[in-house]
Amino acid sequence: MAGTQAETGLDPLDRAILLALVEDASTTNKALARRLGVAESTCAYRVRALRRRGVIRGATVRLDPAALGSPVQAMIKVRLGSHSHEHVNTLYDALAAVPGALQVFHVAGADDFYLHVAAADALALRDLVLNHITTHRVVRQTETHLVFDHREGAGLLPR
Amino acid sequence: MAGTQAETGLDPLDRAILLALVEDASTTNKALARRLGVAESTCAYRVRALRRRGVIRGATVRLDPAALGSPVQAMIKVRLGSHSHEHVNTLYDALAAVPGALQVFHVAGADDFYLHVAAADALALRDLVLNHITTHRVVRQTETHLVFDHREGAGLLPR
DNA sequence: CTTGAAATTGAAGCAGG
DNA sequence: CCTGCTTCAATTTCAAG
Repeated sequence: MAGTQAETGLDPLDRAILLALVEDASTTNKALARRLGVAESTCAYRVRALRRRGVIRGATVRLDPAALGSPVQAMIKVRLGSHSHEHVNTLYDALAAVPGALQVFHVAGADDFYLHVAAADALALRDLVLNHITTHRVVRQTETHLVFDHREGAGLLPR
Repeated sequence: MAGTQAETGLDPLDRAILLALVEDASTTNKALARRLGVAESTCAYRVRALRRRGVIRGATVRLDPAALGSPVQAMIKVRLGSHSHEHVNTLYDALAAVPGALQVFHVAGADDFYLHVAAADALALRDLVLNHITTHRVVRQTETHLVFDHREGAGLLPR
């Protein structure tokens, strides 16, 4: 079974802490401790341990792309002509640096990269592809799919 | 031009705050104010305003899927047989609820959904597809692509 | 919108169980 | 590994520029 305590070293308290922090990372340690029924110092100790062990990699704020002027999202499949290690890594870096790039997936299959982007409108999306992706010689083909909607999933802390 | 102050109502201070909080949401308000050269109360006021206006949707912790026992990631393309509003919405909900589902994209094109998942190993991935995706009658076809690597992009707050 | 100072609240350190 | 207590630091509030 995946994600058990034996395999991950996470007990139910750790999981409850992670669940709460994924939902709202700005929960105070005090509130967290009270909700989970442990001492504040215990709760703080656990959170620090989770960070130290690398389970928690950091904290971010979730932004609304539309509120930032980019209400249009797309998934752009990028196919390469050459798959030399150097070409792949160079393009990977270039894709991650594209203005409006939200995430980049390096995947197996006919397409090499999936680039999730946000842009102001369809025209800006076209310009993004023409100015930052197809300009790379190693790119053989791109395919842009409009993203109607995007959700977070249940994640790895079921229950 | 996308993302200008006129269009988004965000001045340079707002952008600097967002940039800092995206990088590390656990930055204290005090440190943030000092770094940006404004009063603590001003900084706190701006952050509250950004939350109220919906630019900041919330805060989360970044977890390491591998540390949670799921080092294998995949992108699963899901194609439907019927595209009635009801079928699409029902499946959307079902995909988001799949254990290990990190994100779901509802996209335009031949494939209807891209499901980004994490699993313990290849076998768990197979079981995930067979038990939670192809079991839905409306699913006509799936295509699972291993995710070699996954990065965050430059985002919407260019320098 | 911004500010500084007061008042409240939360976090960190530590010795003991 | 967990806890309560003390000390220290951060956040919130607010009247005023």
